[in-house]
Amino acid sequence: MFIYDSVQKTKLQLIPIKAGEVSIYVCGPTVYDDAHLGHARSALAFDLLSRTLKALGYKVTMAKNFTDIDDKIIQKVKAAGQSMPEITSLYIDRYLQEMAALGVGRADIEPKATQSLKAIETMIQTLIDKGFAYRVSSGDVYFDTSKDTRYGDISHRVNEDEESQSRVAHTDEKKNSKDFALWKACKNDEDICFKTAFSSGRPGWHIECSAMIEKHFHGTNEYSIDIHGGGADLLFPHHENEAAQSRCATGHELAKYWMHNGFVQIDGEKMSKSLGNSFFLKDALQAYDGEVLRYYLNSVHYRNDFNFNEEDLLVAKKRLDKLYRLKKRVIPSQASMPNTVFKTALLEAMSDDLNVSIALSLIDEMVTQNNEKLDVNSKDKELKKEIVANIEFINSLLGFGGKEPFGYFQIGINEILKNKIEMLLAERTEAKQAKNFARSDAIREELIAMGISIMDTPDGTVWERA
RNA sequence: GGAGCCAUCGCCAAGCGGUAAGGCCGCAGCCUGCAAAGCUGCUAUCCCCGGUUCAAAUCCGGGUGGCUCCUCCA
Repeated sequence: MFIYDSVQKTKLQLIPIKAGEVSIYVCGPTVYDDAHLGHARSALAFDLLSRTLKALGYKVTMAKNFTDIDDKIIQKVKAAGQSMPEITSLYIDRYLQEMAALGVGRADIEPKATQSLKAIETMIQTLIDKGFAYRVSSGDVYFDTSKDTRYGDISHRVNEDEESQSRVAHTDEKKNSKDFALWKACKNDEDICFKTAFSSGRPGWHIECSAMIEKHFHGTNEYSIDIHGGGADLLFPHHENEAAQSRCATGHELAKYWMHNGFVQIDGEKMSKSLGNSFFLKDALQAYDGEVLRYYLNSVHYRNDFNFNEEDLLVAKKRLDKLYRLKKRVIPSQASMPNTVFKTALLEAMSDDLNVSIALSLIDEMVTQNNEKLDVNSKDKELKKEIVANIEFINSLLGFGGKEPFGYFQIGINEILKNKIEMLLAERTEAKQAKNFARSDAIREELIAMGISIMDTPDGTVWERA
């Protein structure tokens, strides 16, 4: 398996710190709002990584956190008049539900900041004791970036004296402009506070991930985990800070490899709350099938930016449709073994830093070749079994193609409509047999107007939702 | 102001020094009562200018254009 390491900026062979096992930690969402397409893309990218590693025989342990203490959440609590647990559990549930609709598997460990306070406090105290962190009069605790000689190694940010250029407002009590809060003391009674030795308050954003990783993973004296993942925007400052805290607290590096996924853009611009162009996953799932969305969002390499657009989504659907039409032709057959050449090639493509484009092209070729074979001999039982097995393998590796194919083409059609379609088709078949083509074509027109396309096959007429 | 990423057929998108994958669209054909579906065939020298090399879309330098990070962010 080769993966692109965004710290070394090169593709590297994955050599896990424990042979045969891979530990992954991915930064999850801050749960104060609904998930958008960007969250989906990140989740999908690392889901693909996990599936590929498992297919290669690795034992994968994946952790994805929920940040459930945060300024934004506190704002929402005040505005909505609900408790913090009410708000966070609502969005966690929705997140998990929507990701499930995209076929994203659950992480093995799903830590929450609120459940990790002991680990957070311990790590901060360690940093204070070792002299890497300092408490100011307000009770806030900052990390002293000047004490970490390797600060900047992750994001390759040079130690420029950017005081004048920095857009960050400086707190007077900070020793260095880059120092960041490990702990924020309560400013007034309304704040959500947790008691610690240094002050009553709440953790900073960056410390959560470091503490959770130390709590749940026990790596080696070199690294805590194999792979740390997240969106490209987290590289700095979030991951830089995580790495610094962990390095200084534990004496070893946080992760052996760092992977970052590209953004989802809308009309060529990053999708973000501040730009007001967020596309919520729940709205996307309202309009499109989860499996199609999955196929589409995964169809561009995870490191590239992804420009979301409906036209391309429909192209993705067409490609998925082709796989399901092949499945229709072979469906009642039981799976035998997938074609070795196909399976090997598919795994090889995914092993190369998740080269999905190659994988999808291999699938398209497999579909075309087997359609051709079935055109020649539609009763080849062994071939059909192999095709079923191929599709099952695709489903396990890439997470699509698992549905019952006739049902796939009828998503969103209710029973009443279905009955009407069946009646019209029966009438059309009669008309056709009576050579009454005017009538049969009229029925076809009527169905097309209903959004139904039909196709005559040797086994009778089948229909699809257009 | 600083740092980085990207630029391949009408559109999406692989390629990681050895002579341009795949999909959509389009055209021609097979199949079909006609369609649809399926199949076959056809369609790019890689933003511009230099350089390195026997050989460059791929490496280096300089432009131009787009995006991102330096503030919460997937």
